[in-house]
Amino acid sequence: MSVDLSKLNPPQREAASHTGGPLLVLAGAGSGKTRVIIYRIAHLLSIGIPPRAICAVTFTNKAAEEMRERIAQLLKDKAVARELTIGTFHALGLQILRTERQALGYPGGFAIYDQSDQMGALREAMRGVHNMSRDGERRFDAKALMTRISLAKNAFVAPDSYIPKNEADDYDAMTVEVYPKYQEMLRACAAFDFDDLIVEPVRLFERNADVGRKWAERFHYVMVDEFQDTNQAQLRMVQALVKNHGNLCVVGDDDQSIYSWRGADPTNILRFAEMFAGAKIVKLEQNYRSTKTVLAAANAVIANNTKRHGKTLWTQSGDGEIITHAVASTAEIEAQWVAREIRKVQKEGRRWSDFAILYRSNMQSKLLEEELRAAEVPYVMYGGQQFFERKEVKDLIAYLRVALNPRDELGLRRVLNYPARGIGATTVERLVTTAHAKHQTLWDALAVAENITGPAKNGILGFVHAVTRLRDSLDNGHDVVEAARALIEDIALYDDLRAAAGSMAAAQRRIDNVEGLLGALKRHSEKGKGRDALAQYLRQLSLDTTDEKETGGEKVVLTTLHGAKGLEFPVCFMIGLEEELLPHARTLQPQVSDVVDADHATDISEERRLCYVGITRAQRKLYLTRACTRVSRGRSVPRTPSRFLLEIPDELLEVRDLGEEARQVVPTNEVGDFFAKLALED
DNA sequence: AACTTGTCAATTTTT
DNA sequence: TTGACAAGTT
Repeated sequence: MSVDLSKLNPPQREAASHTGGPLLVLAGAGSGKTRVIIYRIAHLLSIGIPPRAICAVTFTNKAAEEMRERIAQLLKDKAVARELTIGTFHALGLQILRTERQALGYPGGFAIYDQSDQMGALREAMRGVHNMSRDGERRFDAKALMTRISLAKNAFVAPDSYIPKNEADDYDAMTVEVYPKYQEMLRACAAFDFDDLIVEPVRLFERNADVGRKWAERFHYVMVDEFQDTNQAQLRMVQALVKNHGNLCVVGDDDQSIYSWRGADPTNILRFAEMFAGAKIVKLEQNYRSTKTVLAAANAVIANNTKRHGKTLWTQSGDGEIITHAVASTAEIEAQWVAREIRKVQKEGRRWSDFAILYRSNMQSKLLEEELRAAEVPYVMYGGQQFFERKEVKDLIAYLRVALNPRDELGLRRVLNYPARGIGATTVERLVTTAHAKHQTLWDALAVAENITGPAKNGILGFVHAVTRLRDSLDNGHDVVEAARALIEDIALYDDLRAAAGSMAAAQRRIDNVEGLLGALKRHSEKGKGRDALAQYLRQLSLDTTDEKETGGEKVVLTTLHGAKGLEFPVCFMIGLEEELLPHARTLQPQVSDVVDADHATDISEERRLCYVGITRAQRKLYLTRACTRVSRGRSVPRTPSRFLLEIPDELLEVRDLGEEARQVVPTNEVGDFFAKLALED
């Protein structure tokens, strides 16, 4: 088998064919980095490396799927593509933990806690720690604490070695107390959170030399995509996997590092050559996406950052259209003009899906949505959490989880009184206290609830009965879907969904969600039988966010700058290019609960990179818009142009003053209100 | 267990 | 000005 590397440009080819030792590929936006990884894998296979010995790691499931698909396409061989290890860091970590569950001390398996499970565990851990909610003392924001714990884990800091950086920082002091409690809580529930999926394999490798050796021999070539987004723990994991041979190829762009606030450490890419001696560095600077004008703007902005490898994107394509810098008097007018401009350009022959509107923070989408609706422009919003829409699915999963693993106290508490069966908070507290005092699990306490008197008794008996029946059914090798249906009957789940929903349609949607889960379970149970297979599937499920972004639709895309990374559009609007929005106020004036230190500097260079990411999304035409005035917290506030806007050379820009033209068509307040009310009524 | 009232804050998010 | 969240009422 051979690969035709002549389809690559010289640096791409160099990267794809380098096989001896560490390699850093600095891939500028739109420079064809996925192509390089794919050809590199094909090349490795062609020189006789077995597919099982090749591993490619990504950050998202989407990227992993896309990669596997494109390799299958290039090789015209699905079987080989299937043998490659391609997956997210978390999926790889899970695979390791699962394989080694014996050595880990969880022979019976373990659960994976997602964000909401995590918050539940944390709130539980926070309870009982003094100085909160008592004595008029300040209360702690659980989310801010979770961030600190997560950052500590990502930085590979164990619960007992967390050292407060700053004595005056209450959140640091609180983290010292809560982090160990939180970790104990997970341990008691036989659960790992997402961060553990990275950290725990590494700890295991260090603790157990045999296991460490085994995994160091597993892969002969390892590739990491989006390397600028890796954290300390992920780096350690990769180091452990390649320590025998150093055949590590990392691909990334230091100029697109926009996730340091959640633990990503840009040092990993900046100091790669120091950490991996003899590393070869290849820069991909030829851009296949944008016009000269767009790239000139991007290059000009990013050039103001220090601490970077330094790249200058270039292209063989033409100058293209000038960048429009539109200045509106108010944010309403800005949004309205964007909506109308899109309508206008669409009429000239663009598809709706050719447009994207990019903004710094989600709240900026509100005005846009109103104006787009008014102008009858179809749109989709990327991102946005839909946790609660999936609540019913998570509830059913929790039942299954508890049936498989009664130690999972958090899952147990989630469904103990769902659907409501008269087991109130007081009862739960009493049960938990008694159980823990006797060194029992909560489930043990429930199982002997004959001793319990009072109104909760019947509820507990009913719950224990339902779960026991589910477990027996699973243990006896019954069909998973059958068992789940019996449970749904037992607990009258659909009746509860119908009662709780506001409308028939809403109820049906939720029931359909549950049926969707049953469908997925059915499809899965054909592949693997038994409780072990089910447990494995449930763990996998928590890693699948399955955010079905409707990509197919003919719609304008609305997304944050973060959400836009990796995407491209013929026409891009970046809105709100104002100080305190981009760069965001919070980076200019950090809050008490913010983590501000040398490692996670909330400096404006990351905001500048965000701006760079936004600009480089545009293929043909870029619009940069801002308002002179914006209503914030009920008050109209004057705005100043973003410093990044001023970094773009004037000759690349055409300024449009929207003050006059927009003012003429804006309805007066009364008329506006009238139409707003009309819109609300349907 | 469903409502009401008060308080506080106001980025970015994948797994 | 909104919205989320927690504590207090019915």
